[in-house]
Amino acid sequence: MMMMVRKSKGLGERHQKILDFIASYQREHKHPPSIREIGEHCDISSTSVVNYYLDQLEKNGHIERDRKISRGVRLTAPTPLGDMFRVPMMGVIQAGEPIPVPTNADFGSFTPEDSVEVAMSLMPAKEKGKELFALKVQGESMIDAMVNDGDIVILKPTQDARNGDMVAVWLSDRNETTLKFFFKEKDKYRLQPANPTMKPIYIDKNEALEIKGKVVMVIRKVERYN
Amino acid sequence: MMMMVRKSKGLGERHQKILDFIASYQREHKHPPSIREIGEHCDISSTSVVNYYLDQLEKNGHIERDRKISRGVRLTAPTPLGDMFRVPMMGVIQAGEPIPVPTNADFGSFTPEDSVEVAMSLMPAKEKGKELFALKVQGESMIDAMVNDGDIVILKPTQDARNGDMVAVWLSDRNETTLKFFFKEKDKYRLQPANPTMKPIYIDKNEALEIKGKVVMVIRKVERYN
DNA sequence: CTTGACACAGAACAGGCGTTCGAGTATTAT
DNA sequence: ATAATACTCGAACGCCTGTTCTGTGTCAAG
Repeated sequence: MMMMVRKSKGLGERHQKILDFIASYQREHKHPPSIREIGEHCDISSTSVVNYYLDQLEKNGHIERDRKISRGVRLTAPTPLGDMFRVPMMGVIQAGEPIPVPTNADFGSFTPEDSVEVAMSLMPAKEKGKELFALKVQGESMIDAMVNDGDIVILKPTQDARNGDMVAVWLSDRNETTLKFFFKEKDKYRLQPANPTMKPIYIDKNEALEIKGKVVMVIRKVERYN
Repeated sequence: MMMMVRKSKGLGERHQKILDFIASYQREHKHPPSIREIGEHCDISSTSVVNYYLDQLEKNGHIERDRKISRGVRLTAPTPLGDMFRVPMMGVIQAGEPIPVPTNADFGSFTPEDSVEVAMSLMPAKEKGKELFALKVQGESMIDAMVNDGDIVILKPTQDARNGDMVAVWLSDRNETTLKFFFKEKDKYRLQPANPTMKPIYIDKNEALEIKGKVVMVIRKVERYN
């Protein structure tokens, strides 16, 4: 009475191929493929065979089907994609320049080109729905914050920070922009680099220290190194 | 010679109604409506009239159409969110442990809980649609790659790297996992830290060096510092 | 009033598409 | 071997769907 194990218990190679194709087709065309299109791209010569596999995939819960209507297949698993968040890209942040912070008018009207999309599921819960903005790091002056040239930092505009917040500050006395962890001590501020091997810098309380925003996320797209 | 202003210059009421219907239909059915379905729900009795408005909406850039194929309408502007990408979270990467790489079976069947969503618009174009996986960085051993404890790195599995790629390698001789920029030189490999202030390490070509994957993105969620 | 652009309806056509049926082949259990 | 099951193919049927053509009524400019 042993079970047959011709194909691995789960999805066969062809099931997987069909699933992948539906996903990639949907991404590219914004609408599902037809049965014949699935067949062509998965080396299946008969529509009935595609239908045969689609039935199985539906039974296993991998897809849903609107029978009788064209292109009525949809993936079930990739549906639970969470919402996304669009934050305006305000410009660049670099050592010698002040930090560009958005005005209230900047929110609400910004082009998709000048913005960054972030998945909700990656957002710290507290920051959802807030007014965030993004800056592109220019130069290698933020390396003591584990941030490199070309990285994207996402900030929440704020003037005051709590101990432990990673903040973007403008030190007008030093004419310097920097990203650091913020700590308020007896009579001075301690700006702690994110890299534990580097030493903190101390700012006297009567020195000018403008907190421009709190960092909530850092994104680095690693491309070619040239 | 004044122009007629029968309808407000922009979208008429009917255009808007069609646009809204396409959006709601797409949300509910996960695929676009047919011309006749649009007609029914917008009180248009003729398919040609729907086609008439669709042509206008396309000319104005509000929708795109895949002519000749069923349900080939899609919204352009009202798609405020681009697509997202779901990559499986395979585990943690830390200095003393080998890098967990996924098998082919791991793709396709992973729960939403053990995965990371990334916006397509943040992906380097080359990597779209590829098999990517994510690892959570544990410990502070990757700081020479500008990666910190708790960061999420997204990798593309590969055995060979080109010069300049940022790779995850397992140095079995040193019993060490690390992230570095990869360069092949005359008789050795140069592993260059991302932080320009740090010096590269050199690996002789007969030493064991297993490239496990190429880093395509780093994500850091900055929460509280405690 | 005539003209013409515009909005709309209805019908017909051709191809797209899901479905079904009959038949054939391969693999496995008995 | 034999039967059962899994898998594949090709063709045909018929609805679905986008396209196109003809015709009608409205409204404003000339």
